Amino acid sequence: MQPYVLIVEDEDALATLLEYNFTKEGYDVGLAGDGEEALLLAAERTPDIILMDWMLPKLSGVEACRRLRRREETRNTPIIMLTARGDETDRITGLDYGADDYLVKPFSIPELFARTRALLRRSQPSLLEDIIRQGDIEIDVKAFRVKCGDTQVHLGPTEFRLLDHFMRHPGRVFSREQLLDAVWGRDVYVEARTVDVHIGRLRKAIKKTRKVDPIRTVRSAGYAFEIAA
Amino acid sequence: MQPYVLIVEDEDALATLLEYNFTKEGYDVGLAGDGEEALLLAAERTPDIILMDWMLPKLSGVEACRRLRRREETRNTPIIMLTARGDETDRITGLDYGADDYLVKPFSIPELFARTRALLRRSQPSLLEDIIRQGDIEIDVKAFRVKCGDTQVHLGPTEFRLLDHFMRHPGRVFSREQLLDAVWGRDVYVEARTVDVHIGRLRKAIKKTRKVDPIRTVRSAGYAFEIAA
DNA sequence: TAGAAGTGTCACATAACTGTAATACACTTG
DNA sequence: CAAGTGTATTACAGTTATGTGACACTTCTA
Repeated sequence: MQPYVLIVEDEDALATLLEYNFTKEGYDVGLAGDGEEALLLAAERTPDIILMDWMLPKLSGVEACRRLRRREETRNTPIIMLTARGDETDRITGLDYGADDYLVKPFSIPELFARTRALLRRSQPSLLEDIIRQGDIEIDVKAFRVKCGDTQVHLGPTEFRLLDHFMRHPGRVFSREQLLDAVWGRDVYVEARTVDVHIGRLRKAIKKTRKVDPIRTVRSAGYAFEIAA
Repeated sequence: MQPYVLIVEDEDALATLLEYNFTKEGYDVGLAGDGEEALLLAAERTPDIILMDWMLPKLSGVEACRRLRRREETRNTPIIMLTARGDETDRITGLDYGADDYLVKPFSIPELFARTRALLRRSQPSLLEDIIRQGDIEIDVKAFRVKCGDTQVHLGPTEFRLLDHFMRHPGRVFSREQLLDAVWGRDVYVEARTVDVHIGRLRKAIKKTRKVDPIRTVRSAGYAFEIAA
């Protein structure tokens, strides 16, 4: 749904400033105060992008960077380094150790946004799309609308998020647990069977204007979204 | 209609910064990295205004300027030169070769906006028209007037700003928090539910002369303005 | 300065959505 | 085909979000 940005910054004032701005811009924000915490948080939920301070307590930004690159899940996660010094040496070191971009403090928030978007566009274009289309089904995330062909379809919030998630990963099979994580949220306790019910509701809503069901049930595995070929 | 601004700037950071700000301000933005690209883009779609860096690869700003002036479509298009040097010589040369204004880097974004608006007002006043129309609803921002069809509608200040905001972003869903930010102001502490009340008041005022409600409630997300399709 | 207009909150009614459990159905396998 | 396992569907009760009128308070306006 929303891009998840992990902000690793030990300076409190800057951290809250960033958190405020990114939240407002529509990102999910995770905050870590040092390198170790960053690794933990990143393991818990893989970020879509990481902003990392160069100087960090416990584990420097560069080192954290290196370790993130060693992990499968974060190997290709874009990282932007925030550095106080501006000299060429740092730049090269930072980019060498796996950062994708860097910004020298003090930087402007709009510029940070611009770079963030640029990197996200490269790594996960679908996260920035406002309109996602699969076959004749189309959702507009900003407007919260769903269309099947030319007909508007009304969905409840959960069904909307569910469809959104499916359409961003067409063809892939998700277990009920994965769907709960992605659509309901990590720390929500809900029966796995509840997913079935919402899948049913989503199907029913779509069926009104579309004959073929785009959701495939994979017995004993989960569900997948696919437009019939 | 949004004004189309062509930004010609080879320095990436500045280019993204400008793109970001102009887009946010409601302009259509075209980006060119050098003089040649600028000429191509300008030929493709005639800009309403051009921001051009003085120093450019391939084709200097001054030269690009001259060539633009030779073309019929861009003969009267306002051009703002962005220059790093501030000396009188450059200024005169720049203006001689057809720039309408110039700014010395570093400049402030608001000032750039001000000059842009000034030039646009001179060349294409209609683009800055303070009348916004969506379907049969029309508001005159300067005069604080709202019309539904031919009937005047009276709105309180808050409802007016609310409608203004909605009509500038038709179709898009805004959360209560976003609306508070945009309509009430950043540092005003007001209950989120107060938005509901004002939405209600706005609806009631519009309903007097219009049967269909142009404001869509999106449960658990916020409100959106849209003229029924 | 009185009256009008506008503002922000609250309380309550209502509508929309959720999660669960029960039941019916489908598929697999021996 | 019968048992066993997994999924679809339905009904429902609980929960949450929204619509609205009332009201006290502030800010204009004549």
